[in-house]
Amino acid sequence: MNVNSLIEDKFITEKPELSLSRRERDKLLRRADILRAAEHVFALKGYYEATIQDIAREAQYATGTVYLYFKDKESLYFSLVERKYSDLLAILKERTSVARAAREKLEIFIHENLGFFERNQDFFRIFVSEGNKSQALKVGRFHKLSVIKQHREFVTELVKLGQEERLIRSDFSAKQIGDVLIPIFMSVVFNWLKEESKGAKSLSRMSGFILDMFLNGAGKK
Amino acid sequence: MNVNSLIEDKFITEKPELSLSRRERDKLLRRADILRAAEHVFALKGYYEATIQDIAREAQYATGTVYLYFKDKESLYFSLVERKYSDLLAILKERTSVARAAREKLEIFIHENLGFFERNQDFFRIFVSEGNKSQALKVGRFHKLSVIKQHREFVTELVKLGQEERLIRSDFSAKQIGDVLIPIFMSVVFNWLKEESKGAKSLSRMSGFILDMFLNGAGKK
DNA sequence: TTCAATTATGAATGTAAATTCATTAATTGA
DNA sequence: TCAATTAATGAATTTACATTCATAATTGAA
Repeated sequence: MNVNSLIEDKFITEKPELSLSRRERDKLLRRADILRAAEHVFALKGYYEATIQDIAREAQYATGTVYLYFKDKESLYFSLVERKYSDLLAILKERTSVARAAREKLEIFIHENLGFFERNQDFFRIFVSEGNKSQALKVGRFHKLSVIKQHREFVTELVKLGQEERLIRSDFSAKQIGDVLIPIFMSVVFNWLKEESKGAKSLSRMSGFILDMFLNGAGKK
Repeated sequence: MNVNSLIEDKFITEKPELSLSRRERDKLLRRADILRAAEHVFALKGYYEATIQDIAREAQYATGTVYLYFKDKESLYFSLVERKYSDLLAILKERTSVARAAREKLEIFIHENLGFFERNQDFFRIFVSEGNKSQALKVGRFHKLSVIKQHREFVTELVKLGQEERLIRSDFSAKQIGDVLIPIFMSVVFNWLKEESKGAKSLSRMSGFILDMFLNGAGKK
């Protein structure tokens, strides 16, 4: 996606001045290799049916090597989720910041978010098609992931702004309303992912539908 | 829930005149015992972490006994899903049929659906919180389950009726619009399931919010 | 009461992966 | 060039269940 995806964010972005030793850098690159492979395999098989061997093979490493870079399967998976969402958040923050009005911010938000899903459809297929769920899955922990909370909060803030500008009704809380936008959004993505006809229509074309539905509802005017 | 939940639907409802031998009836009751236990355990642990032993223990049977009544873990799980949804569908069909106008049908639909979720929250927690998903999970097959298709179709029909009555806009297809109602709905359920504060507010109180949001959207009038 | 048929039991079996670790290879700096 | 350090390997170990099955208990018809 972007450079931050290739190399561990925190190192690159937090301390860009301290350039790492080649060794360290190589290590991060190898880690990134494995993450890349994991992304692919998880997307293909889902969390439970993806095996560490699959991932290792895909990354052209031996099984054990994966454990040199990640504590276990679960933390490998979560590293992935965190990275994806933090990329997404970064994009959303950057792009929406160019707009002033809430309506425009919303448009950009929806559009960029869809675009990101479209570009990362393999990855999000796991989410949408398997698991933003489970408890067992540990995925209950999903919702506790700070990046995911942040995404939700971001939406809440947008709605709040919309309320201040009297674009959005205020008889319900921003959080409550935001929690309606996200699933409308997700359902469109979800249905899009299911369709074979994907080649034809682009996901980001659906922006208008989502915003319209969100703001105006299904009722006839 | 209802009697049909206790004893296998098809036997009871399809041939009520042929009363089964006690043996047969007992068998169905034992099967139902296991289903009941499975429902509880799956709800608690999710599909993957629920073990057959857990279920057997809960039902006060030995492990192997479960296999006398169900082919394997997966089919046990699907039996559950099918039964729940067919109960739900039956209720929805019956209750909405008393109304004539689309708007009223919609109200009833939402209200009854929420009520059902509320009464069956343990079960739906799996769905909502883990998995109407996965590929691996076989749960990809979820969406192919006839009961789930039927539920979706039911919503589409309601929307279609609404369009005919000019309650609902017609610039998008009934299916597309129906696919927005369901997730709005699910998100409310989902958020409700997460809250600790559940004791206080009843889920079915949320009916108004859902219908309002669905028909009027979040935009200020 | 008896015995065949039906059910239930839970230990044993099989399988599939996750994880570990002794061994080998590669890299580094002197 | 040569230890010494670091990394990679993949076979062996462990774990965790699902599923089976020989055995025991229960049932009911005669």
